[in-house]
Amino acid sequence: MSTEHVERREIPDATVNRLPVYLRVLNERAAMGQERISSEALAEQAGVSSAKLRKDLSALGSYGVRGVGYDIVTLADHVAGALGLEREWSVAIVGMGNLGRALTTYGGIGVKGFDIKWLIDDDPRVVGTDVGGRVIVPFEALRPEPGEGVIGIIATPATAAQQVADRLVVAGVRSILNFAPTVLTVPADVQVRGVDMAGELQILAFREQHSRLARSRTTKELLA
Amino acid sequence: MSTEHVERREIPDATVNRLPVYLRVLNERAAMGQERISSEALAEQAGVSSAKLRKDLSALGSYGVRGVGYDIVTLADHVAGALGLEREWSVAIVGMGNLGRALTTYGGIGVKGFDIKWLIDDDPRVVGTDVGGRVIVPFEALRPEPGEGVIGIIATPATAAQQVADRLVVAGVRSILNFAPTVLTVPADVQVRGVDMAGELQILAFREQHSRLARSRTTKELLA
DNA sequence: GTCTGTGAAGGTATTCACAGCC
DNA sequence: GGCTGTGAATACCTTCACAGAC
Repeated sequence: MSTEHVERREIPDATVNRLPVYLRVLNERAAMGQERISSEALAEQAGVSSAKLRKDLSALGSYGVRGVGYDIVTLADHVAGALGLEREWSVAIVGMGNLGRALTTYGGIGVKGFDIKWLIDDDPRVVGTDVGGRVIVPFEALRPEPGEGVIGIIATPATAAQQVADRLVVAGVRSILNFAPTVLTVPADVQVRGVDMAGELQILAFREQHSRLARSRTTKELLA
Repeated sequence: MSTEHVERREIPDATVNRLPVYLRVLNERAAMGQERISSEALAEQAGVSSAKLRKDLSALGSYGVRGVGYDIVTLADHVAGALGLEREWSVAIVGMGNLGRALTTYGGIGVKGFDIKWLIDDDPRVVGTDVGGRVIVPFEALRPEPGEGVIGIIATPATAAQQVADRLVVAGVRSILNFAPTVLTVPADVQVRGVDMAGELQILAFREQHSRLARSRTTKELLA
């Protein structure tokens, strides 16, 4: 914590997209009790080249020690700080079907920095029931406090997605993660990221087809 | 169908990543009975610039008509063909918890070109039970035929993911979509794409924090 | 006149390779 | 000696602007 530095470099988009992977690896290693890691080892784990990793990290500042490597906890703090995880973000999941339930109980979201604050569904049969120890509320209950950072997750069928997006925007949400297979139209000051599962399959199919599997030596996961 | 052309241009990675979005919009419009569309309108719907869209499409070949636009059905066929969706791909979903069930019943995957052929779980309590009209089988049942293209989806907890990946590789799967929040290690001829929900939230948090919301005029969804 | 297809220009990201510091 | 941080070189992607086809 306490990144009271100047923090004045523009972090490139491509770098931002990779920071979560680095953070995950760092947290895993920290949990294992490891204290230091080299750019080579961290890059290997994250599935990128070590040069790319060092370039990425140097955009946040100079937190490594030459000849030694990076202190895992320190680096994890700085990466988390750069991502804006010092403040707490509230998450509203809209659509409490299988997918919404899965996202709620799934370990990936209730992670440091994010608080699943609202589970929303308008079906009166599920409102009031429990999912993972949280109560499902109707849309009207989504009333962020002034200044509260809210991320809305759309887990409804495609047919309802645009309408949900509109209501999220009206409620003041400026960041949306869309799991429905539709393109959303929102005002320019609202950002949308879409997770398109069919698209992911199609991209895999393309690559296997063209056996464009020329990849890093021992291939690791890659994002985007 | 019948893309017996030469089809000899290298399609850039960035383009491949966008083709699924175009295909989705084209299919939506085709379902609405629309016959033609301009690069401007298609780009608007897909959330990209029209120049980018035309460059992307021209990498597949020259399927538009100057002064007129694109024939929606023809173009959709060619995009699908480029993505390798002429042949049928088999999908195996491993892990039949909430997430696996959601992915199975979710409309996004049982789409043209993909056949959810195996629902896999090793918990004897769920093996034999039904999800969306399909029976859950144990891992041993995953026996692809020679030449069959299989995509494995990992929907297990993070702790089991690497082990599942290993077993998929042994079974001959060369394309994996990983929903577990872990980095997987696989041989170089196996490709992995990871859907990292925590990562998506973190990227949204970063962008809202830095209000890097300078975007296209009427912003649409953007992938990656 | 309209709208696609595409060279050329401009911008971003990645890789290389080594200087700088422990 | 070892490993980070970074300019320089390269590769890739996007935007511009217009020639070419209808």
